[in-house]
Amino acid sequence: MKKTVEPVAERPVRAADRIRASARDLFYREGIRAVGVDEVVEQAGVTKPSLYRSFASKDDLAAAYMRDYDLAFWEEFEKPDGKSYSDAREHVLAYVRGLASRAVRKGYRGCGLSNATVEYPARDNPARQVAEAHKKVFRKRLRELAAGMGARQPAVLGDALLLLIEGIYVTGQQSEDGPAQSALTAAKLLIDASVAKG
Amino acid sequence: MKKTVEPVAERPVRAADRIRASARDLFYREGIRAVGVDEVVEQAGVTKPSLYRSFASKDDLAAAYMRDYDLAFWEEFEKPDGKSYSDAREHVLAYVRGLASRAVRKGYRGCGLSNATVEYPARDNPARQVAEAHKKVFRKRLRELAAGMGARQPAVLGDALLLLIEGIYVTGQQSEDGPAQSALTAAKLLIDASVAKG
DNA sequence: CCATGTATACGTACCGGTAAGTAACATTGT
DNA sequence: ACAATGTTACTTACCGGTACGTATACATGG
Repeated sequence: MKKTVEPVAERPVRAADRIRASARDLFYREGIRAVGVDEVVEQAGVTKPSLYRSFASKDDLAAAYMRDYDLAFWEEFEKPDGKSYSDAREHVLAYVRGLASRAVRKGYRGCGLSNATVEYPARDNPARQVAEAHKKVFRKRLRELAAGMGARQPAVLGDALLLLIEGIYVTGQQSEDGPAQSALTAAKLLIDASVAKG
Repeated sequence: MKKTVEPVAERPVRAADRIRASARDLFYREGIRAVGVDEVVEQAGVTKPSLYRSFASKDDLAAAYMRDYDLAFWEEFEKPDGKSYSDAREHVLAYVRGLASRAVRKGYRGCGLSNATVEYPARDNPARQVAEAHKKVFRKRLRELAAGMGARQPAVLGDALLLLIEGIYVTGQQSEDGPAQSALTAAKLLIDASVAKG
């Protein structure tokens, strides 16, 4: 006899997905090197072989974590506050505003991608490679937005904003009362000083 | 019978010092977590018991590394290019100029103290505590210099410069051709926009 | 309609390596 | 003699990774 109702909710919820979710959580909060695969599978409620069926190695899982992070990043970056912006200046400022407010909250851990490049200085590390590629794209995107603001030197303003943002990422995890507080003002200063006015 | 000449060169070179030097090298270049104590003692040319006679644990050695780094940092920061500056603006710009040029060289690894806070998110970690304390002082010093520049809001300019500098540290290790190139221009922009002009 | 094969997804139990840290004793220089 | 260091060998713990057995679903064929 079949169960009477049994709605659509018959999802297996693949072990690989549970592992990705748990990896993202743990790797982000504690760092990749600090977390063992045992901890990952335990929190995922699965077992180690399941991990190694979907991922060739811990490094490979870390790279997958980077790709997931990259995806989530762009969702957040392109729609700060959940909405799209047509004005480049407002777009960037909205992102910085949101980021700065998160960065002063306790337990903030910065950018998972930037953190990974600190954890893995070796260029050939799979996770690092994903992170490096991401940063390259991010830099390009910021230059694009800087151009959209009418900056005299879009490359310089884009870079300046990138430096500022990366500064928020890293200082945000150093203390709960850090310089991120001033980030929005700094961004405005930088932008206004970079767009032609004479 | 005493050796006849034996100039001043009679250095014992304490094992602890050799260990500190080797730790500083390895921890900085590869990260603290990535380096085992065996590697440290091997490069120092000493043995493991010697390490544990001078340091209670690897964490303790890492904290010593942080203190050494802090010391070296201030020597560099207070005398960029080896000379003192009386003008606050010139002082900061000289530091940023030197830093930016280092940050685009391959193999650059950023700030050892910032990196440590990424490697060790737990507040009670001994190395992290040294790093956190350092960053607090550094922030204060930058505000001081910002005030010396005549900034309308010294706290904001100081923070903005800190964000920029930390941005250089971290992006400098992400690629050899990063945004640090624009850091000096950005710093000038930021400073000039922050000092009263009307 | 049942038996058997096969693919999938998972768990149990374990291995080999390496890491931090220590104990006991020998050696060396002053 | 006495400090500081080296030598050797060990413990304990963990970590990445794997060999192997198991349950379920679905297909195929007699």
